[in-house]
Amino acid sequence: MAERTPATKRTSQEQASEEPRDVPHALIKLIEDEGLQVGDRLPPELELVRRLGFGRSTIRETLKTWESMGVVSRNKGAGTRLIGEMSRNTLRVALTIKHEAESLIRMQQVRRPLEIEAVRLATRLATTDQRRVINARAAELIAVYEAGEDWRPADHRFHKAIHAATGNPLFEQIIDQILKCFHDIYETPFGKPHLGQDSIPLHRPLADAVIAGDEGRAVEFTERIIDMVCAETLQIAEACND
Amino acid sequence: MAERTPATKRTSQEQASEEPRDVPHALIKLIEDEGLQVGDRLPPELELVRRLGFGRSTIRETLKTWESMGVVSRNKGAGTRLIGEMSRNTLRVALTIKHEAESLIRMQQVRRPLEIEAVRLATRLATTDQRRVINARAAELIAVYEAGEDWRPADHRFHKAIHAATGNPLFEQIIDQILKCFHDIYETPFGKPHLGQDSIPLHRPLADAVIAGDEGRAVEFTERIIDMVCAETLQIAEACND
DNA sequence: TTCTCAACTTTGTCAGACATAATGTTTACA
DNA sequence: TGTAAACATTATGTCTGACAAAGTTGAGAA
Repeated sequence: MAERTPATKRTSQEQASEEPRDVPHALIKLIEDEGLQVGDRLPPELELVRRLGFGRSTIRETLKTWESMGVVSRNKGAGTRLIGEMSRNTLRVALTIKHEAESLIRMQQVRRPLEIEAVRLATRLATTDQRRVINARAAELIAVYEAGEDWRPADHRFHKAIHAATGNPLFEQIIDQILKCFHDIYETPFGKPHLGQDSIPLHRPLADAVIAGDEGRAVEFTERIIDMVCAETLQIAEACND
Repeated sequence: MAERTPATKRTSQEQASEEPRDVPHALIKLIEDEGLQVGDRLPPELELVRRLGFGRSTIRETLKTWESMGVVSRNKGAGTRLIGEMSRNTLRVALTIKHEAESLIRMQQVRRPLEIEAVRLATRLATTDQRRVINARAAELIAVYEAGEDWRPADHRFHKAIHAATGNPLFEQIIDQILKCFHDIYETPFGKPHLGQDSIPLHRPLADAVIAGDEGRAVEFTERIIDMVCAETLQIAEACND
């Protein structure tokens, strides 16, 4: 992904260890050495230039790539923050999704079994703390919903709590990426902000079932929720093909 | 992913159409206008600078990201080639997977519901032709297996035929990426080539069930196949943690 | 014809400058 | 004193120009 022999100068204190001389590895080493966690801020670019010994554009190319992979988020004035895990042994793969009305349906079709399996695992494996968090998130979601405010962030946090309880970060990653992609396509052109509105009340009994460890009911509610979203998506896609 | 107001100059011939002024869109437009196909070469960076009206580093950041997503390949002296589809309506998302023994289990855990849903959809939706292909692939797989040869390519083709029958390319894409990632981790360090060997005979009745449209039996065989692979994976991962 | 070598092309890297947006701080006013 | 506007600071976004490095191409010699 990067070149082997970029740097012409080096701080001359650590050339003994055989580290590959490319920006990604240097960045990962810095993150590990510094003990940076998800949510922490990376040093500003100019400091990275100084400390890593690469040019600014070279470092920026890597950071931009990481941003597109959802590893960091970058903002003018605010800096670069870690928003995903990135360690020495992280592999990166990419999917392509066609940007069409039909893709909306396809994405939900893929999301469906993943979300159901996530709920199944969460019901079975969640710790007491995780069940408590799920309960709190559900209460928050219902409260926001009944107040008539924008419930989508709360909805996202609720599902995230369930994904976390599976103990398998891949579920959250894949579903998150699918949803991100979905909203990229959905929100801008079609402008309908309230997809899945009617499914929100179902989240309370879903949370209860997960907390109680009732796998059958948890799966059932998840299916009903996703199917409602699927139905609405189908409707929108059909309306698009007129 | 990109900024809105980058270019200070413009060729002044096409500012009427409301195209978003960012590098990815400009590049995609160029690819479509030029009719570039997979395998073709993109214009050199300096020509892109001239034609798109962005700075070289800005364009490079996008091309580098595309390279990491497998859309283009770049080589000194040789230029940039399209190696994956990228059109106006192609979105790309990336996943990061940790390179650990435990990841092997996690990947199978995610693959499981996807593969089951894919079989379910294929059983329901496959055309006559697609059922014929599935049958042929199953016969091929069994033949290769009984001949004692390397059955993995045939296995891959068989599952691909099922994914194709779902009518949703996302299944194939995601599962393929997961498997690719899996083998990246699995083959090299652990060197066990025959994961899932015992599950091959089950593929014949699975194919029959799909072709007959028997959803219940198709799902059942899929579960048995994946669970065998999961069990073997678990065994390997545990052996690794000694 | 085939091999070698030089010239060319193209990407990789670095440096410096300014633009832009978010944040932090101070000051002025009620 | 509390709040809000104005300013200064910080950090990323972009552009330009220059050189390095590696692959490609073509001309000339054996």
